Amino acid sequence: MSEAAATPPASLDFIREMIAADLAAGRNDGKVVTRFPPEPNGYLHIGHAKSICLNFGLAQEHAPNSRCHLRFDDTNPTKEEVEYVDSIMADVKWLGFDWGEHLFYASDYFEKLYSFAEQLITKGLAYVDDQTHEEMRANRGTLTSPGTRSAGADRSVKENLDLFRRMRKGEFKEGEKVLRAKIDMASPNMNLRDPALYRILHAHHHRTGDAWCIYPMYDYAHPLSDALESITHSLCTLEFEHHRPLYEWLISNVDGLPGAPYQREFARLNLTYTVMSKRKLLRLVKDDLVNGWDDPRMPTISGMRRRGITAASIRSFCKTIGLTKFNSLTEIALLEHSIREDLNKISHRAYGVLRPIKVVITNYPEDQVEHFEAPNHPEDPAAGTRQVPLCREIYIESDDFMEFPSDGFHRLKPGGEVRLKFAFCIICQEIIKDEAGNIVELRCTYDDATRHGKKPEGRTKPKGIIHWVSARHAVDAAVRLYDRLFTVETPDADAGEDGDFAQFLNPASCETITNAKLEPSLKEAAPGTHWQFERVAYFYADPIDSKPGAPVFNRTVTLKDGWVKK
RNA sequence: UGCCUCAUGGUGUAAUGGUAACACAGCAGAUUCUGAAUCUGUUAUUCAAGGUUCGAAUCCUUGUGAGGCAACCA
Repeated sequence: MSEAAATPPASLDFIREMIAADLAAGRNDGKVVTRFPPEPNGYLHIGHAKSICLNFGLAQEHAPNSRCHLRFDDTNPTKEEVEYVDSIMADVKWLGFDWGEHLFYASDYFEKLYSFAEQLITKGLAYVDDQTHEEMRANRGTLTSPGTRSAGADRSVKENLDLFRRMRKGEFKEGEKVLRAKIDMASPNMNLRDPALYRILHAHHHRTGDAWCIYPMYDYAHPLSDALESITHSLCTLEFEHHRPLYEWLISNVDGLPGAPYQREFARLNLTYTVMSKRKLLRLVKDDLVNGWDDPRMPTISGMRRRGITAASIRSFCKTIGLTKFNSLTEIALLEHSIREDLNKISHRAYGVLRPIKVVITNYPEDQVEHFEAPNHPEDPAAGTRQVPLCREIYIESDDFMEFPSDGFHRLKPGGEVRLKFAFCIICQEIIKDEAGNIVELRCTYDDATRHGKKPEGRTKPKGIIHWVSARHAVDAAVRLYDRLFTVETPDADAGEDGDFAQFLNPASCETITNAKLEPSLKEAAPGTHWQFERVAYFYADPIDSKPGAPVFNRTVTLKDGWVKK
């Protein structure tokens, strides 16, 4: 864990201020106990990372008296799978956080939660309702008119208890009965209009198997699970704001709870050119619009990891975006900045030509090979150097040559001179084209006096410095160029209520280049390593598709391009 | 035609009644064997109208705009 991640931001956000006030007032024995409570019904995404960094970050900031629990909110067996449990744990760990002993499942509390429900029934605060789903909805009222209480609400405690026990025994079909809290059918907050606490689900649960056929609702299970774990601060996103009174109702009406947590809400992350809801991400996966949850174009943690984005840059991004109640839309550029900042520090440099044109250095001896020493990192001598071979024929990037150069273009052009980085300067003498008029080869001459950055007296230094790969030594490799998944900033909003966000999928979001020419040292690039192909982009040796001696590279993010074509 | 929450440059945030600041993006320059990085400079901000106050981004009122709420989802 980096030190940076454990350091709170310079100025406190509203959550940290509240916690500081609690600490100052001596509440909770000076402890901060948080939790990250995903439902295992999908893969974690960058939005979850915000919550993970907050909750685990808080525990780190208040170490050693504090902790953060990982709790699976597995109260709906129809949507949850073990695959998701496993991926969530892997992602949280990869992000650099550790729940230690504190791994929990809401399903571990089913028995306790059940007894709390009997307690509420006994107190006259909950009842079994046998209205149909439709009747319940109709009787709940609307946003502007109060609801009406079901006749069943007047049943005796004894009768309710009996019915609830029979629900548990499996005497009823799904939808036949539901346990409801008795609160206020006229509340302006719809969540308080006798919310459902338990429903019947004859479903197999990934952990409890067939032990239960009634399952607690989120609104019921969540506050009580928090309390059972002695959570002090239950932090969630804004859409749960109206659930807070219900959360508090449960905490204050259930006796025998070890803790008294409170809930606070913050704005979820929205990123341009991205969709974030699990439902939509699931759709992308199920409809094969992407290659699975870990497709490098996905905003999932696993997708970002596979793209080559580091955990450190995700953490640093989460720090930059801050924490407020404002419903913001963060530019993807902010994320890219965090990624480049980290990758610039850790990536070794190498030469890779994505779209090659052949250059023949006509005055270079046919059978000669020489090696040039190149530093692996321009700002870190400790990274060492490597030898890059060169011979008479090389490849350069086709973008680095313009037959009819635009203003300000200072790479290779007819009659013009550029430096081959770390080698020498060449001058373009001739363009060879095929019958269709496509440029197939460039004939250049080199100047021996310009080796190793030298500039002969009286000569102007060429502004252009380009990368190159020796043709005889080049390694052919597959390189995937990833771009944003969507063509519009807000695919959700642009699609509207009935529209389909998938219409905005970027058809060019993944381009695979099979014949990129790489310098030979890249042949042995270990899967899972980060590289900067100089002047091109940051790349990641794909940990799954790379084979020994045949790496496959994913473009993580391009380098900033300060040259605006005139 | 309800209730709740929110509103600071293009974007994200800070300023907690006392000089509106930081980062990203943009632009300009320096530097550079990466048109990168680095460094310097720079453009641009308090939703509106009233009120309280010596003084308001901050407190109050009203308005406007945005988001959320009527699963036996979480």
